[in-house]
Amino acid sequence: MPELPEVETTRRGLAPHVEQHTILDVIVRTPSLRWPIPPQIADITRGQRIIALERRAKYLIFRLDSGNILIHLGMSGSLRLTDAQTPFQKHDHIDIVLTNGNCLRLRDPRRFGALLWQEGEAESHPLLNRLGIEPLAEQFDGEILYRLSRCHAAIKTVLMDSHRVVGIGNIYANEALFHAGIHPELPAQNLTRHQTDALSDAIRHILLRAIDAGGSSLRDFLDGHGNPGYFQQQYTVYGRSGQPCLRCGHTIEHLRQQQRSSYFCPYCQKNQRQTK
DNA sequence: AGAACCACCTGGCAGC
DNA sequence: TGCTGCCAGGTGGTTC
Repeated sequence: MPELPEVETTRRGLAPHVEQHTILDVIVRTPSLRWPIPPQIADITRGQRIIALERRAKYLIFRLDSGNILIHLGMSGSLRLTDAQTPFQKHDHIDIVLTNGNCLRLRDPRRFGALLWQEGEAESHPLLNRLGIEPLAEQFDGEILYRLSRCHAAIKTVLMDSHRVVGIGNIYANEALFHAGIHPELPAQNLTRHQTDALSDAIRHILLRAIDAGGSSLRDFLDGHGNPGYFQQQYTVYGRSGQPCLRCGHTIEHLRQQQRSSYFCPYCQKNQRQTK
């Protein structure tokens, strides 16, 4: 599930239970997810205090005394609070056990996630130091998005390119384009400044609303059982092909871009390839 | 340099 | 019931 709002919801749910606490052990049951788990991760981090739990793009950053544990949840990962006595289940790959009895358990059926170690500054990690702008940063606005959009690629592709803007996955790219009334195949360089204003507003609005909705399920993190507690968002276009547009009633259509599903309303988002 | 495609992996579901 | 094939929220690396 994890797009930016889910990762941020996870961060907010976990932070009060891990910050200022000390790592007792790291138990690695699966030696490699997307990349190998650093073999010495337990020895390196044991006894270190978690100074802060932060987020950059979709990476969770556990800032320790001497470096950082970076966790990416991939397509199917979740990180939940439990205790070390709770039996692990299938796909529970890694436990971060704290001296206060809490245990952070990383579950990831598809194993597209990652756990990495970076000494010193987290941002110096090669996977982090070329990331684009945070869409919830104050500087993110229509002008920046306009500049990032000066290329031939489709606007949806640009939104999902983490070297330009981070954190916008397939679902929220679809939703934001619908709300801004922009066809997903429109070449990015064709967007007007007016459209990038509308689109940056839509992105910010949708992400913030999703984070608010995710916050309501935080109790599930504390219970430590059942589902991870990601909210079930009611999407406006995503996954609704064949159904009526909630704004105008026209039938939502589906297409594939970059091997990913796009959904759009042919009436509300009719500005397809307008200058070609 | 930029864009398109592939790869990684498991689970769930539709269709037969 | 059980098999097959397809689809899924990400993203770095390869190829063109």
